[in-house]
Amino acid sequence: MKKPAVKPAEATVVTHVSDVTLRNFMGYHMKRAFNVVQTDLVQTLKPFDLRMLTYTALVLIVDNPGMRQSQLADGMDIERPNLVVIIDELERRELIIRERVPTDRRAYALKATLAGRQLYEKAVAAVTKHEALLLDGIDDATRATVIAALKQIEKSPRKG
Amino acid sequence: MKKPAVKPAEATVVTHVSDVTLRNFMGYHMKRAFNVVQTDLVQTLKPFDLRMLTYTALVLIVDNPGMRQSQLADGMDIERPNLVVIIDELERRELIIRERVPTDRRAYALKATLAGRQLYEKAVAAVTKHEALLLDGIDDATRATVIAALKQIEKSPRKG
DNA sequence: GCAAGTGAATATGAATCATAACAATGGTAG
DNA sequence: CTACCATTGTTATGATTCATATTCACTTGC
Repeated sequence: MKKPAVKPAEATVVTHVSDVTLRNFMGYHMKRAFNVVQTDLVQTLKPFDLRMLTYTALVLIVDNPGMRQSQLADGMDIERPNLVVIIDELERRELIIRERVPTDRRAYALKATLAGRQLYEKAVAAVTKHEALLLDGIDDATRATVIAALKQIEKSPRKG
Repeated sequence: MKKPAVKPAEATVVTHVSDVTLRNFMGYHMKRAFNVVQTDLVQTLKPFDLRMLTYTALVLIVDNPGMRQSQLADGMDIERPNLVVIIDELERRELIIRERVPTDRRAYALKATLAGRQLYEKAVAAVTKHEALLLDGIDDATRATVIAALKQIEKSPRKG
């Protein structure tokens, strides 16, 4: 079974960079598209002084009051030590608090403060608005298809 | 216009982490799915001693013989200084060569060696195979739809 | 009560990415 | 031809993200 074999341009001067081979991979498309989304997200969050990780942590804490740090690390797919600095920052800014769990004095129950919930509301609204612009030309049926496909990839065997 | 407002679980003990708010964002799905793809890619490339960046660089150089480092950096969406170490590594392993351009002695023409082209063939075949497994349950029409949507997001205004 | 396991923190290192500054070369305005 | 500026690749440096190993406090199982 012979491959179509990408025909390289003659070894003269490259005028336009070809990525035909990489374009055969879904992963390449995902990375490029996500780069755009992420760049936009970073810009969107900048006014709130949030980065992607602090934003994600804040949202999950607001949605899951009382959760433990290890649960949050699991949910964010990062290691526990890396979460510490994120929680530190959110706590220093008084957006969340670490509350001792009486039944297990090793653990902290993470809870958002009023300021945290207010920032959450503003940030989520901003991100929602920006993403709407980014997905402007894509109809709802297509969006649903894409999300379903991405979910399926995410659930693929070799996850955690 | 009242939002449906995520109802947070009572501030007792969190049993299951809810990411309902984040699930409203396409970017969140993209990141999670891409994490899976990337993890698989890293594993797939490990036997060839390639990382995502060295793999991408090798593929682009094989497909575009004679290209300049600045062109490659542009194509990979990374800064020129960061490309240097990648090219250094590929050259040290004799997968590519830096060839002086007679007409512009500032620049290098990047070319793959025979060993580079052979590794390219093996690596691309392996990645193709692994991605096929990852996309197993997704039919061709859906794949095409997803790729078209990702391309559209990628081409979105605020690119570079 | 003691051993083993768990939650969190600290220290440390690797990998990726950005910026500033530089040397060498090329292009161009005068 | 010269002076100036842009470009190519490089070095040095720092920020961010992520992983591992270790330690400490505490809980749980025997």
